[in-house]
Amino acid sequence: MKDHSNAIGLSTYEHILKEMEEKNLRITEQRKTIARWFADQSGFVTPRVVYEHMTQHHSGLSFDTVYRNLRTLVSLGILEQFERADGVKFRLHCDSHHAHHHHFICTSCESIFPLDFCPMDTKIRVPEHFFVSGHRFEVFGLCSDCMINT
Amino acid sequence: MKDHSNAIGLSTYEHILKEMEEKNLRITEQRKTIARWFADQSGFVTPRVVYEHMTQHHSGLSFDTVYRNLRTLVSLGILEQFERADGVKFRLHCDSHHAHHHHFICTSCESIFPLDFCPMDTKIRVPEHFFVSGHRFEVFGLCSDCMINT
DNA sequence: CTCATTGCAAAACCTTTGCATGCGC
DNA sequence: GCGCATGCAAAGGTTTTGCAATGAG
Repeated sequence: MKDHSNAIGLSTYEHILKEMEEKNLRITEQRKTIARWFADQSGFVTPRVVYEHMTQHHSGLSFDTVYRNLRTLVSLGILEQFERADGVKFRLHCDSHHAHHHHFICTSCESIFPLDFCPMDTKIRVPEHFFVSGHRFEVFGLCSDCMINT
Repeated sequence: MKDHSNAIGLSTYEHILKEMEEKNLRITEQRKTIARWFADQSGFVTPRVVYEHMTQHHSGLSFDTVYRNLRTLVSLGILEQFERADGVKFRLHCDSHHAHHHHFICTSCESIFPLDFCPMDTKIRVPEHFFVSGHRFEVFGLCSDCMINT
């Protein structure tokens, strides 16, 4: 259970709906459920998990509806997509998406925490004459909660 | 075409076979072909590409043989597995696998180049009381060859 | 000869697509 | 009512599994 209001006083859930509206998406019951679900998650989730949750609220829900919505929400920048060893996963786009940053990822609960360190800010030697267009930096380990509960 | 002999004077191909032998794997024709193929690649390859190459040398080759061997070779540390946006890919394990290092990956030809920089060597601030067990750092861009040919 | 490895076939997934129906606006 | 979203069904692709046959050591 996590939900923090933002500057304008909207809950995360309301914020997502507002973004959908601004992008001219129709606010269907299914999308409300998706929004409510992601607003409440602190970690990554697979399409399967999303489906299993949603199916509790919408009998006869089809898998392609889940996939289509995940794709749509990613392309609108509302969700983020990650390629992990055990498959594709999704997560609410980081609140602080204005500032470039990286993540600490707990290997136990899969919660993620922003880092205020970027390796590219330091002197890094890249082979001569190479053009750098992007980078990826992730730190894995145990968050304080998981260190205690094991 | 790349193949550099190592300290003991073995070609990359011979080196792979030697590793297989040491791990008590049987040297089948199929595995020779796989070894020859990976010794000759500078980038990532998908299981499909491996299959398509091998099928030229072994009529009736089955896809599961490719998968089984890829898995085996990864678990023996001969190959490395990467999760990328367009699927799972494989590559010969870096020669310099004794020294910890990261990669520069060309987004055009997918060749990879070792970097002698590790962000964890610098002072990076991780949230208090977190235990760090691993990290991932990759730089993307264009290698000098691809910058010229475009 | 023995047992790891292969080929074959089938199954289990995951993801995408086309089309008629339904629902948000 | 119009048009986007959904449900349904089916297909395409990837990866895994069981089992009998084969070939390396």
